[in-house]
Amino acid sequence: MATMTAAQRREQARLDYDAFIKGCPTNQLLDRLSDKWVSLVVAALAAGPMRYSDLGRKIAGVSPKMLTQTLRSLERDGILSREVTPSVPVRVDYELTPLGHSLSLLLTAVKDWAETHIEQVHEARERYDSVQDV
Amino acid sequence: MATMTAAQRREQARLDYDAFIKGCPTNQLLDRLSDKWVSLVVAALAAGPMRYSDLGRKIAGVSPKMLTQTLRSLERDGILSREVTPSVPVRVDYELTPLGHSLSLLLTAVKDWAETHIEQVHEARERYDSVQDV
DNA sequence: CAGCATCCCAACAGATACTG
DNA sequence: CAGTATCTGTTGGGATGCTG
Repeated sequence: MATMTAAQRREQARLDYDAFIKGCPTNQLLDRLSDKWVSLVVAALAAGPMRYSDLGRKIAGVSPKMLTQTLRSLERDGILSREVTPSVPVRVDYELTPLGHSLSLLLTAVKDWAETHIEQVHEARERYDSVQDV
Repeated sequence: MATMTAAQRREQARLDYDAFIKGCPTNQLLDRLSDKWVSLVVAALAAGPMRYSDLGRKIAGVSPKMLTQTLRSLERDGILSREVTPSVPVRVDYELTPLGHSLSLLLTAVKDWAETHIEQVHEARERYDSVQDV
């Protein structure tokens, strides 16, 4: 069928695109950074190793589920390492890998940009919002 | 009541934290970058101005709604400018502002990091997944 | 202490159809 | 052409209760 609806064309494009996205390193990384807790965990661990419950306390408001989930995915990606000490009670330490430290440098770059330009963004927003008028 | 459940304590912490997050430039920026379409729009416009429908075609798989939503929020943040030419039919051009170009530089940095390190991430994943055994 | 299994709900992406 | 309005499905985050 040579005739497709706009929706079908978009759908097809979406499929192609998803494949493209999946293979795109930049997008993979952005997906990772986009996670609310990831940057916080990395930032927390940048200062040094921490235990599970320490992280839970340092990163206020995180539920055990999300903390575990975040830590697992970061461990899988080789961003941090997980070390279990089979004492009673058990003790688990998390620590950034060299790759994780490298990532924290990138976060620093993002932070620098944010601090340098966020003011302009705020000004732009105020300008924009003040025209939402009448 | 001096006694709070763990959930209540977390809830309180979450409220405090949300306030903190709201004021944190880095997190604001990450929120922005985290948006799936934002980076694509910025990347598309980095090459030069584009019309609405051109963007819709270039960024495959995006629905009109998401495209508009993304463009509006980026306009509000001063990342891009929107210029309406009241012809018939109407014509709308989008273009990165200097701030937007500055942001695209940051995206380039992210891209560079991704391309340099994504391989390590993939290796880590394979290693991790191969231990998901027994 | 560290973490998993389960349920639940809100938020949001996307499809669709219509308008200036 | 460049959107807007509305509806719906999916996802993801959180609460809760239990285990090694």
